Amino acid sequence: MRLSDAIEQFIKTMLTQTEQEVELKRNELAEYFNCAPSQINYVLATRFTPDHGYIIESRRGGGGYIRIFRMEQDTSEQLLYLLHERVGDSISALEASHLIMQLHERELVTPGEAAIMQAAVSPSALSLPISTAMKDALRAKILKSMLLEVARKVKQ
Amino acid sequence: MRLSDAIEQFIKTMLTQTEQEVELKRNELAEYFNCAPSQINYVLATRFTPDHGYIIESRRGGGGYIRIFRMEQDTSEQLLYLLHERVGDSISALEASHLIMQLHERELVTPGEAAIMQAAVSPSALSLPISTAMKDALRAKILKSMLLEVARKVKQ
DNA sequence: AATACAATGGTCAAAGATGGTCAATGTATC
DNA sequence: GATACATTGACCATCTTTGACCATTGTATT
Repeated sequence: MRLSDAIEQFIKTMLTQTEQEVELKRNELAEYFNCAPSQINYVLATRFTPDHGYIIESRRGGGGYIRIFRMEQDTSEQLLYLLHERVGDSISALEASHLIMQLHERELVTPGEAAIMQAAVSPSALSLPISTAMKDALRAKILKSMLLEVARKVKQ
Repeated sequence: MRLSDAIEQFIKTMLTQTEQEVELKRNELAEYFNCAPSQINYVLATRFTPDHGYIIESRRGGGGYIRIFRMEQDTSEQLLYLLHERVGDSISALEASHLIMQLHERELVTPGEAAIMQAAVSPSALSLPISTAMKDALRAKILKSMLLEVARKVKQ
């Protein structure tokens, strides 16, 4: 069996029905599997992305860690759809606004959160001397970043 | 748990709703935690700055001390200050992050709202091929836009 | 008063402890 | 053999902890 598959299984075993979050130390895990620490990053990058329904959070330095959160299935599907099909690499102000309204309607965010999201991607927030295309690309990045955060909260 | 986190918690426990000020002896605290005295300075410098909403006052020599005050400002005053003095036309990622944390600590925003705000101004959300100065300016716009939304809600 | 000494706290650079990135290389699959 | 996937290692970034040396203030001695 491939090393990467073994590491993937190991992590997924820790993420059970009840445990939707796991914290690990990169170096410890690497030592346990007797591989390069960067191998852990490879596994995370190829099997624990938002696309797969996971959110990663980490911290360097003494007492550093890597935390993996598993998104709820229906939530993750909804958000992945939003992330890929509707946001993509570029999104207009109007489309973004509609999308945020729908998040609210589906109760994935509170009214207050929706209002803040609207404010963050509003035309006035992004009034810069750049092309509309650049703005749409920027808006997509900001929106996706916020959506990932929403996803992280929903599972908790 | 990290030493620095433990010391941070220790101090924050002393700063309760009623106790907005605490006085401590650097050497005593260091001995209590069995660490280098300068570790106390590190904690203060990274977790009790004005950005975090604290003011430090200290005195050397015999009977020396370190006093920590938690800033207390009324809501509208606070938001105007944040909007104009602290954000301005440009703000770094770190400063923005501290500001949002403070909003959360003062309960002007919910944890979910704070997380979304953090996501909106995070380095990854603004990873564009533009200069740092441009990013800081953009971040300021986005943050101010969101703060206006928060202020609108608080007033109601 | 002036001086010495003790008692504090402050600074800063180095070392330690983690995790991240990326390009080179190896391996399996078509 | 070409292509995609896996593995490694060198180098980088960030956060924490410590220690040597410095600055300030209070107190005891002259």
